[in-house]
Amino acid sequence: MREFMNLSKALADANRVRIVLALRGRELCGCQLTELFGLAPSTMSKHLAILYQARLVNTRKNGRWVYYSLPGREAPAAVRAALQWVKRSLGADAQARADARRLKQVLRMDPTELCKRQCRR
Amino acid sequence: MREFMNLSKALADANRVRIVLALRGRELCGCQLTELFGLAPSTMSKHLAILYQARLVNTRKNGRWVYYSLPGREAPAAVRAALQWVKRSLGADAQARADARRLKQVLRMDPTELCKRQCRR
DNA sequence: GACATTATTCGTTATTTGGCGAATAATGGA
DNA sequence: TCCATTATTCGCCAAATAACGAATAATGTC
Repeated sequence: MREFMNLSKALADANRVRIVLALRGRELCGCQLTELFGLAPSTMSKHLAILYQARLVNTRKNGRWVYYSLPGREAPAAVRAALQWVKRSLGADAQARADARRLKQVLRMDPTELCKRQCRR
Repeated sequence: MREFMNLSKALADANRVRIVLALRGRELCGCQLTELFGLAPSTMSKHLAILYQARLVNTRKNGRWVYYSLPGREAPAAVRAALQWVKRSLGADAQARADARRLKQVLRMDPTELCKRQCRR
């Protein structure tokens, strides 16, 4: 029950659900996610920590960057079931589509440009 | 997205998840659920309203009683997916089993006896 | 070593949430 | 009609949550 509640609470926030959807099929580093959703870095970090604690995302550290991705077959059954629920329910969601479009722009950005945007805040 | 968030927020509380699990295969009236979980009637009413708003439970009014049950095939796909997620993840959950045992006692209670217990609070 | 960049932790604030009791409906029986 | 019972609504309080900025770590570059 505790594990399930960790999952359901992690998915009870729209920003965290959007993060999960943005990670479909690719990994993204924290600064890209921060840029994508326009949140403060500290806020994004907290959301990612909650998702990580629920095992809904994996992390891979590479230099200064931490890359986040969705777990695959190796994940516990409960986690896989939760991710399936999200993907199936929101596969064609309008918000998710808009995020995907915006993500394309973010991915095209020069790292330096991205940094500048962060520093503006 | 809004509909999904209604569902995930409704399932982000342990008491509401337990209510859903208790309703597997039967309908229960509000006072039985109140007795089962030992919550104040007003608290239970609020939980049930949240579940109802998310379409996770149906209601049937009969005299003074309101009976709650899980929707079946007629429910929207998102609702069915959410219920499946709960049932599959927690089908054998320890807390759910304990609730089921306690529910047997509640169902054996005389309605009058049940009332007395309520009035004690 | 000094600096820039990414990420996290901490402290604060505003909002949401869950809980209760009192008051109010609504219904059925004496 | 009066009362008991079930359920809901309302107001209140405490706890949890989401957000931010400032401070701190960690890492790579000059």
